[in-house]
Amino acid sequence: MVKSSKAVTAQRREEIVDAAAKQIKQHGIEGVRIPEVMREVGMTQGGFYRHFDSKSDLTDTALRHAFDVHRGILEGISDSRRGDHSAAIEAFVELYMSWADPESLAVGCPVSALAGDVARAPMDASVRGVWAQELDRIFDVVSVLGDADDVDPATRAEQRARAIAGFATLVGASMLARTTAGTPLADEILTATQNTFTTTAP
Amino acid sequence: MVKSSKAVTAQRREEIVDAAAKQIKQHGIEGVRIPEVMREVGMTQGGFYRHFDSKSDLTDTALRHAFDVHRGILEGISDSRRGDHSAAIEAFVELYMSWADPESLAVGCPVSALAGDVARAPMDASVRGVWAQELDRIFDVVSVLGDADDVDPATRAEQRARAIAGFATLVGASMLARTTAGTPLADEILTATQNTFTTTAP
DNA sequence: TGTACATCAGTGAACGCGCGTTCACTGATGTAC
DNA sequence: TGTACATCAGTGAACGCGCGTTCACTGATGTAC
Repeated sequence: MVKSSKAVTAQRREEIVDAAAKQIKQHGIEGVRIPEVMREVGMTQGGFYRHFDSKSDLTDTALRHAFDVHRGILEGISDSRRGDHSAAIEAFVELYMSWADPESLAVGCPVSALAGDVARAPMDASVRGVWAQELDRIFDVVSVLGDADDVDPATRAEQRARAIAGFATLVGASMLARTTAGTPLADEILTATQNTFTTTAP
Repeated sequence: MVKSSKAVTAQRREEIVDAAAKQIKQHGIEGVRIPEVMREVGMTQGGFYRHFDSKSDLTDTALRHAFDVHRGILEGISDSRRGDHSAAIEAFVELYMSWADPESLAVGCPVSALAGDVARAPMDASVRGVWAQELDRIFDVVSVLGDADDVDPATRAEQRARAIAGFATLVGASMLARTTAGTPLADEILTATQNTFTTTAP
């Protein structure tokens, strides 16, 4: 088979993006390898450029996809605790903490997996635009986690500020625990952080 | 000049480590380039292996050096506020926040610069051993920031837990601000995080 | 103190390797009639 | 509905590039006498 039908081609593209999204969270933005991605979907590297203009075209797309998947998880939490913001936040914190080991890189949050890479990306790199937009959407989703539709603007603004600060803590703690996995420090970090969440809650 | 004296050679080694420490924080653990490091100290890449066994020998050494420098800064804060833990912590938070932009990568904290890389390093990579040891020392220093010598063990343990949780927040916020530099999100992240530090303080 | 010689820091070219990307080619797909 | 042909997804080999590392060589340094 040398040329595939349009349906098969579109599906192949999805598979490439899926594979790249897994690799980008596991190995970083620069760590994605086109030959490896193509091998994973059963193709040769030459075919890559029928689907994407360049490697950064792929990594931008893969990053968006990773955020889409992650937002889907958050919205699942939100839907199942509708009407109880605190409970939804609590469930989110618990889930996030469960990803605080290196084995969860590929399944966990793209923010903790890739913040270090984006932080050092050139200011004019396209990944920064994608990232800022997606992170803003994540903050929005976390802000209203479990909320019903009738939250007033003042509360919403306050919740957003709290969501951002709390999210930063989760990202930091999760990353530090990953760096120290297998040592006593990892547990110490998670325990110390957990306590700030449980004691800060009203 | 083909062979240098022992004194010159030792100084050259220091220069190489200095240059690598700057590069490792700027470009990441994998982002250090031996030809670039050697060019920066005015040598050719061939001479590198008279000083180090391998690239990871250099990056481990450079990481240790970066932590040494950072600890020196923290101890400076500690000494100048001896006897006032809260004031020292406050000064530390302020300093840390001042590094929350991509331009400060090379001068700022090695933890926020490199946590993402170490998180995905193989479990048997030597960098993990260096990192865990150095991070533990940082936690120790931050725990007793500004303390006099006579802090009782219970208070010390409590301070360490608070230091770790607070440090995780600073790392997360600093990294997220760096990823969104030049967008309104960066300020939003820093402001939201600052507030948790000022309102949490007793 | 002088001399002969071994050591070894540094040079510069070369190596193999994996990468991102290109390209001539193939042949099934999809379209025009 | 059938046929002729243009399109284009995918192959597989090739490209230039920068990397980490090696190596033969140089000649000043440091040491033994």
